[in-house]
Amino acid sequence: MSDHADETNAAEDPAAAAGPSHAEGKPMTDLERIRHSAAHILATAILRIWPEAQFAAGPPVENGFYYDVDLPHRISPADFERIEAEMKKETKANHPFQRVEVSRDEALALAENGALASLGERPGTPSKFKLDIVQHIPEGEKITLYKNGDFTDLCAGPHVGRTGNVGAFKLTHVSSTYYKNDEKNPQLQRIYGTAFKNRTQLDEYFAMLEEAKKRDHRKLGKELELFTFDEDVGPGLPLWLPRGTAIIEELEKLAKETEFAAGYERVRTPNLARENMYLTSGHIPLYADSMFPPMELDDIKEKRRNLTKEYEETIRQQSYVSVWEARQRGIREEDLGAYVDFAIAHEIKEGNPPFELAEVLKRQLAIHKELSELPEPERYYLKPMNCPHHHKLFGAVPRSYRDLPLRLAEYGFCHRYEQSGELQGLMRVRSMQMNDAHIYCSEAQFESEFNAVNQMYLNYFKLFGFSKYQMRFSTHDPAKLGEKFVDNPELWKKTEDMVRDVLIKSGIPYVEVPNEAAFYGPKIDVQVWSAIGKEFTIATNQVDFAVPAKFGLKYKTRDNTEETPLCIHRAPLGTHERFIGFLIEHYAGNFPLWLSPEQVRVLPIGDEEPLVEYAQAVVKELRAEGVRATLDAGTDPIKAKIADAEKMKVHTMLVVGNRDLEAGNLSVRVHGKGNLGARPRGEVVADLLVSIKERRA
RNA sequence: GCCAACGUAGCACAGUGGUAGUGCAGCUGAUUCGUAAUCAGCAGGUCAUGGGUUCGAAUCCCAUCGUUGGCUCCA
Repeated sequence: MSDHADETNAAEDPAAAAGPSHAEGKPMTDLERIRHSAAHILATAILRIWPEAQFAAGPPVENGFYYDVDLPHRISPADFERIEAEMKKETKANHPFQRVEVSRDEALALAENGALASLGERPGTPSKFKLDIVQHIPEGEKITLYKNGDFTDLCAGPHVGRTGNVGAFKLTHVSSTYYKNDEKNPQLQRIYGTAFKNRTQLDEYFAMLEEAKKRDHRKLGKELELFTFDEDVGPGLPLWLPRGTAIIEELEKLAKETEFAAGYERVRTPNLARENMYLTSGHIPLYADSMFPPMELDDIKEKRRNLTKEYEETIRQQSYVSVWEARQRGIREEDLGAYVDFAIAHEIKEGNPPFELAEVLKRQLAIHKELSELPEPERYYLKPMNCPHHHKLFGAVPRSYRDLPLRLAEYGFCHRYEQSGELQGLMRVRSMQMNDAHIYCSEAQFESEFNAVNQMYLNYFKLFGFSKYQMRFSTHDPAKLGEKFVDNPELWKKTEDMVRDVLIKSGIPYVEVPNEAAFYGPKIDVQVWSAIGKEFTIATNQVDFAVPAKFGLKYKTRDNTEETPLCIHRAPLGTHERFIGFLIEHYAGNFPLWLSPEQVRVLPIGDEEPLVEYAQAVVKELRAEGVRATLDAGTDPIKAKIADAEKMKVHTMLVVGNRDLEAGNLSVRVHGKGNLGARPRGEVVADLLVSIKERRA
């Protein structure tokens, strides 16, 4: 079943091809077999409750399985208990999974009789999706059914031996999907669940999910007062609180230092630009769906509106006059419409309209002329990317090969109109600050520039301790040239070959995915995995062979000819929004000292004057060195002050009591490590400064 | 954008047709303390918004906005 479905999908749908491994002919793992079998058991259970259910595909997926079902009843989590009880009966019964090979005709006949993904024949109601799937199985390929108890499904398998081998399962959520992911197809309910060999593993999985919830950047962001969203500001538009801003500024400092050392130059550009620039860049034809609608500067808006209204009025009058005219000529009522359309066209053509109509038409013509002569309103768009602005900067000064590679860097603010359903905390937002830079270089320089960028990623990953990452090399789909990708097949091929060569030579592990390139060229997305196994595309590195030419960018070569530069778009730290979202989950909010929003909090034991003065002096000294240090001068007992600081995950707490005051010490307590004991003030301060400077983990 | 669920004080939650509650945070006062929570008092809500049903709505219905989980899309 699902496997056939996936195979038919795979040819036209890259997402399916990139999906579960079995779709690419790799054998299923044991766990995948269990989950795939659980999908059949789910279908069995649903059919016992709703015999009219029609099933489409039910593969194992990363954390479980699903089955897509068409059913008038809307399944909700409230139904899960009932369905699970039926599933339990099926696993208790411990039916064998029987594989049956059938001919194409037999499979078609069964599907026609409604006997596929079914508990038996359902005369008059064919198994419509299974029928479609059978019809798409390539000629010559074996067609198999799998049966468990009364349930028979079209399925390539494999399965576990008996239903009882699915040791533990649980339904998790319902969502919707289109059959074969195509919105022209019927919408199906997708029932998700997970399954394991035994109860212990299932419990462990849910315990892991609970842990993951505690690390969720949305939860921690709220608790640690890093950022907030506000309905009045708008969805997907994060507001950075001071603590979150501290992290942003540390990252910018890191990027600026790194890029400066690597020969980048910093630039600044505004957040919007005129329509014309985005027509040139190709954003409006190819990327407009992801852009905020334009702002129109229109000082003759009133005039335009009035003229338009008047124009519409003449159209009404015109048909009114024509109808009157037609009646005069005795045209039958039912033919009026056709006559009027014809007559107007004819009489205008003949240059001989009746007087009243002539007047109306004359006026209409005049208004039309006036309208068309009005200047178009000026349109400004919020920038979705920094590249066009940077191209303008490249073009602002005559360039020679001596200027290349020219690396223009900017932490630019970009705005993209992401679909409302896509927004997710900081991970998908509509306003983002990008660690952007554009490297303009010659073809000969491409390889070394590209490798230098890759090296920069790897250094960052080491600094943050990202151990699991992968490069995704995204290429274009020739079928979508001119629609999703700039229409220049030769350059696509040339550039993609060039990038592939460099990737292979550099030895960095990568996977290639078709149809996911940027509209202007192939790209390499860098995927990283958080400590709890969540995967994100965090950084990107794209080659642009198209847009510099559209902007007419040129440089003088050594032999005094003109060349168009290549452009590498790169953002190793991605956007602040997603990167910090990821860091929050990666560190579970326990940031290393250098990134910590509140690096040091000094906690006097009590509020006696000399103690507080000592504490204040320590804070002042640290702040003078740029350390984010604060003082808790309240009257709470020290235990309460510590609890407060620990709750906010303050990195280092410096407890000062009379003992410390007398000895000139600071008692150091580090979040997550507890009390580390008292040491001389100077030593403690020096250590803090070194740790921050070296960005120690 | 589509499907579904959800929206009660700053936060976490209780309240399913009959007077809006609890804990933490906040404020005020007392407490002067050595490594994760001292005590007491006070204040805080148009129950997301707008309509409807009802004698009566946080509770039932509709719409809108937002959030969450998926689909599609992406840094």
